[in-house]
Amino acid sequence: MAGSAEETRFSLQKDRMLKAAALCFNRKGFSGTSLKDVAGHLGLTDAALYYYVRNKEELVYLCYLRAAELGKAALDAALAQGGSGLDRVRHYLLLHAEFMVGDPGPVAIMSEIPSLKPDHREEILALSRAHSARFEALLEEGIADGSIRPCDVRMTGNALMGALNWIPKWHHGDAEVARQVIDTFPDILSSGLSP
Amino acid sequence: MAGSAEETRFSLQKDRMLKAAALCFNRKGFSGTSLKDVAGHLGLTDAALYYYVRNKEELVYLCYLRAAELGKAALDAALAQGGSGLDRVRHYLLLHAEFMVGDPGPVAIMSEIPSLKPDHREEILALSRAHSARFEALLEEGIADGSIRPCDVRMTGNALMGALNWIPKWHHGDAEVARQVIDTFPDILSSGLSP
DNA sequence: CAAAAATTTTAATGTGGATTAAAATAATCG
DNA sequence: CGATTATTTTAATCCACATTAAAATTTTTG
Repeated sequence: MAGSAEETRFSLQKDRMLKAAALCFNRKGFSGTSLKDVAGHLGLTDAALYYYVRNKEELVYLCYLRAAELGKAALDAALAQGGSGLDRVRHYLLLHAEFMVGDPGPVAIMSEIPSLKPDHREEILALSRAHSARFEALLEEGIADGSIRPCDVRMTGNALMGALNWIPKWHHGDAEVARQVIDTFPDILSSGLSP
Repeated sequence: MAGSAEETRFSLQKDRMLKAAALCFNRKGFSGTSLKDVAGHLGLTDAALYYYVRNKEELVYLCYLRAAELGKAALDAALAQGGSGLDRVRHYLLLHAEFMVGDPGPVAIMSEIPSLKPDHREEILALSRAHSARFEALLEEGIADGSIRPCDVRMTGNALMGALNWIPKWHHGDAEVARQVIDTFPDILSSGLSP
């Protein structure tokens, strides 16, 4: 139904682990969270995590990979949807806001890329750059079709992504707030784009 | 001229230290940066930092305090300026963007408040809350005077602050980019506020 | 220049936390 | 059930860092 691979016990536990890790990392940063912290959320011992992951670095890496996949999925869906450029931007903002506060659970903020091993870092950076580029291209489409006012798409993209990425800093799982985010964010962020 | 207290050698070095620390913390997080990292930027030994600060926690605390002061100063200046609510919001966004990328040097992102000691945490949180409240009040003034369209001021404030706070994640001191930020951000962020 | 104050370094200490290997427990399967 | 496989724990090891005290150096001052 929902997830990536088969629903084996292993992959289910691994998913739980990634969510717990994302929560901890968002709260206290990469170096600030111990494996004990993460394991505690799962009722396990720190050493048990090594059954699922080679080391701590791989844990962040997987969190970031998951975040990148969710972001890409949201953008894919928005692009597939059709409509004007602005329509699709709005749809993307909605989907992104939804998974930031919703069911997929804590999504890791990619704020500590320097902590990754060089090869992992390159991979995540490449995904991140590709995502930005696609989003900026979408903005340009909107400008071309007249639904979005001319603007610096790089800076506009940075501003919107920043607003979204910061959400976990003040949203702590409250369902009421989650609804507000979904209700208001797409509007707030896109209303400045109209010509 | 510029700074806080007298220009004694001590306070000058301490300022340099706080900027170096902010840079490191922004890059690698609180726990991720060692005192050796910070000291390295100053051509000093890690132990030397203890001459200026009681411990590592106080170092972040002072960084956050400095960030809060800069933010407050920007808001004060913007409020003093007069004009419609929207005008003052725009002015605040400009001032905030300016010090994020400009001369005051690296400003610490307040993203690891949990790392602070309880009393320091409360103090910083109080400052942060007060700042948000003042900004939201300004938004409400703008709504009242008709310069800003009705909106959820809490969420709007969160969105704008997020966009600003995220700047250090992708701005790494390039002067050209800095100019772009100052030129475009106030516009991008405020253009959605008009009725 | 000499003495006093300010600043920095050297050298030690201690602890938390990542990591590993071997042992123990739980789950699955014939 | 008994055996094989999957999962978790216990018990070490190791190291990077924060922190401290004492010594050395630099700066200031009279």
